[in-house]
Amino acid sequence: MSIDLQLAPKQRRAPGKPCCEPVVYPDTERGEAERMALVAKALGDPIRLQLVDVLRKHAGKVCVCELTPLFDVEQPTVSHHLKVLRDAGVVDSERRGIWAYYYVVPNGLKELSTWLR
Amino acid sequence: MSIDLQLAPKQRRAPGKPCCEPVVYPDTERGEAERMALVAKALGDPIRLQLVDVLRKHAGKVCVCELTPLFDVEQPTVSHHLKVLRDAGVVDSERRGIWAYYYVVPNGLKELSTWLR
DNA sequence: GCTATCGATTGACAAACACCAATTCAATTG
DNA sequence: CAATTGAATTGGTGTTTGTCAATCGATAGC
Repeated sequence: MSIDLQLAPKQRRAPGKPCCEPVVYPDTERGEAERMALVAKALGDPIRLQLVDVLRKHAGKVCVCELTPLFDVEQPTVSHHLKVLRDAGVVDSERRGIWAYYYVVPNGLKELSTWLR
Repeated sequence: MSIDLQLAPKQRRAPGKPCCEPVVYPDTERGEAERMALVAKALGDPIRLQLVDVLRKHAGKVCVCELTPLFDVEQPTVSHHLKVLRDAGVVDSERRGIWAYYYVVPNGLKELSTWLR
């Protein structure tokens, strides 16, 4: 993160001149912002946020068959939301026979959480 | 938040029976999830996340004309992103003459931040 | 009043998204 | 093997999103 920026006191400049000097863009931190935005985006849906909430409350692993009936959407939709969360590194899953168990990845939310203070 | 959920140990049930008892869905917390998801969604874009980052680092108010050159998009796009953040209650703005100054709303990120622990 | 500038708004477009019905895959039981 | 079940995938649809060019409203200086 950290974008450098000098906060010049604003005042009318000569016509033709731009209002402020162009500030160099440090894309060093672009990757960090993109990672955190990906996680935030994954949490940016009420169902996904509640899925994560349930998984976090139960420190163990939770069967998809227990998650599905919690929401007013069909099973493929829940499966889709879980995939989004998995792709964002927030949760992961494990198969046990016929069932799939999901759990929160230990540090999946850490970077964003820390940034948010 | 808090979705109640009994974690029954999984085992094969008789054919024809569903895998688990239907769990009542407590939509009491639906609003909370929707509010937080809205904020998370607003942070779910790298540019918006960096906009918030810049505004947070400078505790004061920052002119749009200083924010725009920081990103590789045109002015209307930055304006659009700022509107998304304002609609989510994350930032607010104030006009001073020709300029618009943006700042982070004190508790705009609090609920999500707390939930993320 | 005329002109230039900051920033918001509008309209358009392609890409991404949420959702479902239908299907497929994997594993388990009879 | 055949039937059944949990969960992922596919294909489709309607909606939302990110972006820009063009325009507009407001303010300030000439």
